[in-house]
Amino acid sequence: MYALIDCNSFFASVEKAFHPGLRGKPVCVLSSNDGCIVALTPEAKAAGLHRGEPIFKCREAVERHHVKVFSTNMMLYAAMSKRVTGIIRQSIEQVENYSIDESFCNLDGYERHYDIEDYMRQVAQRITTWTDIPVSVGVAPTKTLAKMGSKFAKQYRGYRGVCMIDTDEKRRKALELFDLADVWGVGRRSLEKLHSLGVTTPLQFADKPLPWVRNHFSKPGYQTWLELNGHPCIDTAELVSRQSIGTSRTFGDMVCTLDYLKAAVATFAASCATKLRAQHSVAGTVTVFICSNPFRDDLEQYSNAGTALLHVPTADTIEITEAALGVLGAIWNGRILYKRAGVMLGAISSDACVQQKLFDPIGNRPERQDLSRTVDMLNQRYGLKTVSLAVEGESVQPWKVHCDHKTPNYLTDIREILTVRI
DNA sequence: TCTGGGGTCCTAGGACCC
DNA sequence: TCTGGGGTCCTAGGACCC
Repeated sequence: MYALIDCNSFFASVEKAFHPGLRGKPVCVLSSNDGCIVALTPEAKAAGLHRGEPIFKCREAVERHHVKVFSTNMMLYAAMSKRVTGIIRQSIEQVENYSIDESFCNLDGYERHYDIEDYMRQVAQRITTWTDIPVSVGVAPTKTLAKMGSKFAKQYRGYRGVCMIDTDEKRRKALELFDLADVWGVGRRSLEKLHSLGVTTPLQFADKPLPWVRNHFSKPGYQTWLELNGHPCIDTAELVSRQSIGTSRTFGDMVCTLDYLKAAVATFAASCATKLRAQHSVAGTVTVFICSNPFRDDLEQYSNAGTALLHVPTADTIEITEAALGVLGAIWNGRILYKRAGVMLGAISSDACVQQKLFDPIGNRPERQDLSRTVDMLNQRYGLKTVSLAVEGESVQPWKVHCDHKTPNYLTDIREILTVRI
């Protein structure tokens, strides 16, 4: 059996944990640049807000229902996520952190020593007691069914946090009641296709014969079908290192000058390089893209991208930034107001063995690696951007994202630690 | 006025090999 | 005149996830 432990409205719950006055109140968390709603509490949903909605379109509901709005603070959420998974790992041996707010647990063998439902309920209660984050748990023979279970557990209080789908009868009942659109692996396109084939519930899909499934779907659809029928086949084993690394942002204000665009692209390139070094990899390509604001049909539209090959695969901030700025120079068009840009690294491999070039323009690579390592250490110890390239520019620039409602980094920065008055 | 960011996997088709 | 068969690798685009 698998258990899926899912944190309810995770980002919003973290904010509530640090703002106890908000218990029972509507809370939502915005995307980067304070653009769209990305997380919201049931109270905020009841106030008529929806995930994905641009906040400026629902100002009225926000004011009328006194919804508390927060900017996103990923450092804080990541630190809290670590606490939650730490607690899970104390009770369960095989835990996979599937995402920042979800963990799969392999419960093989636990049935011999524990009542699984009780056991998982204890884990859930411990998480909520120690972190103030409410969680929902689904337990089932496959991951797809476990995810369904966790949604039922979230929806109906009667489950007291844990929904077990451990008999065929419960499985069929769950498949009958569950919303097809919410099945893990069924996206917008597959939903349309299933509807056009006359399938409207997960149960109808699960009951289709194998040849029908193979005829209409390829591997992903087939796997979902197997999982819904209780045959585990989806492997979500954690990836040790990423195959591509990117940093991109929608700008706070639109920019047109090349210097600001350079500063943005250099900042993104440095961020990519830092992530790359953290996973002990090197990259072989650097891609840069820039684009105008697609929502402004009164302005000239433009978007372009370009890729540079690195002579020797590298994780060096200076080299990667130089390559990125070279691409920017080639794709930049001076007539445009830009709203978004990004840098992506590809052809990623381990830094343990890198093919060298006989005529390498970088004379002393080990020395440059020491430099990067030192910069990383300084930035880790004294805060982000303690040391950076001059081309990244000053801290206040028009392209920097808006985040007007950001909670301090209570868990990761000693200068921002929570003050409690008694 | 204001509209997110970061990933993975799968497949089909083209280029190329013998 | 008649023009094969069996592979691999790479890439772009689609679909999906959080």
